[in-house]
Amino acid sequence: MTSVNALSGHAEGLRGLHIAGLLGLALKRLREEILVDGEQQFPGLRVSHFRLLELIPDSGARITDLAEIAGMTKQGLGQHVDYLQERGYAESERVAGDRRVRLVRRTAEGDRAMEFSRASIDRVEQEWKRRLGAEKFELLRETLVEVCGPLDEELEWLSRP
Amino acid sequence: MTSVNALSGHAEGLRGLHIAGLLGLALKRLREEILVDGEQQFPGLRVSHFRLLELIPDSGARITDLAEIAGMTKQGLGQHVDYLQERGYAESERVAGDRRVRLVRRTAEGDRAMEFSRASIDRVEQEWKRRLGAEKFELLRETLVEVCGPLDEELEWLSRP
DNA sequence: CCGAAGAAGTAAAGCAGCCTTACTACCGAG
DNA sequence: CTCGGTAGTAAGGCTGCTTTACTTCTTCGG
Repeated sequence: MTSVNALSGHAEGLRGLHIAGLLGLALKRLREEILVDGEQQFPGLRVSHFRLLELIPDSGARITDLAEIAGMTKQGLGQHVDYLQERGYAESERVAGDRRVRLVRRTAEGDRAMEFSRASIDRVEQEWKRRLGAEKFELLRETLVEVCGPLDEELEWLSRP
Repeated sequence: MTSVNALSGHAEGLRGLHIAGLLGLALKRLREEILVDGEQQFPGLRVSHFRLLELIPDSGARITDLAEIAGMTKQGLGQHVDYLQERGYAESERVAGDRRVRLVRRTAEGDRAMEFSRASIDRVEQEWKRRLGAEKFELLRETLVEVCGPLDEELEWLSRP
């Protein structure tokens, strides 16, 4: 009922989509808007890398911790870290006292990229706020929080923004 | 400002996330909720396959048309069709009069899967509506439409619900 | 102090869901 | 009948992950 076959929906446009479709589309739009220029200014960096850079605290972090925060495996995260390191956006060093641990930090260029990423997201948020009006925008955010809410328990945090 | 480092955000939970994070998380939650049981009841079917099944009109469609509707390449879509066909959820036949064309249809099992998928999405929509209240839910939908809106032009429709 | 348990990280492979490039087979217009 | 365009296919690549199977190092119990 709520969902309409896409072919028939073609006539009524977006309104024919169910929530799943709308959320997906909104996210896609947002990502497109966020990464205009980003990939030019920071060669090699893709969305997932900007995301990872934002997760690294200024004081650095262990791969294991980053993996937990990002909700993925250590190996997966390790690959991203290697990628960033090869391109000079991150660095890591073995920790004195526990030589298993690699402490990962952003480089200066990594800082720049992270700031760019945040600024981009802010820019798009402002744009959306302008388009929707502050009131609607806040309601959107709150509603999303409410929808996501009941599962803060498991810290499988931050899916794939 | 709007975005907060994830580690510090940990304390304040979801509210520390920017819109991108919230949208991603909401979508993830929704998909998880939708596909409870789905993969048991219809072995081999993943989210993308349910989505494709919904795109096939009852009268069948050509791969090229499905690809356009789904916003992906013919090859990509062709792979999905093959996958569905191997598992008995779809069938296809060359069309008399134009032997290049493969007309793709759902099988009876494919119909069942599609109905299941729609029912699941409806169920989750109802659940969300209950949780949010009808008013907020409608506002969410409308706001999402508004946000996605300005680009109905390009028919890159239906990202990846 | 030793040895076992377990944590940090790595290596290799695989998979989902796509895309690009490069075709073949076929149709329809002139 | 040829020429241009369309339907579909084949092969390979890429991203962003996962699983399984390690190695290396630390720590804790005895």
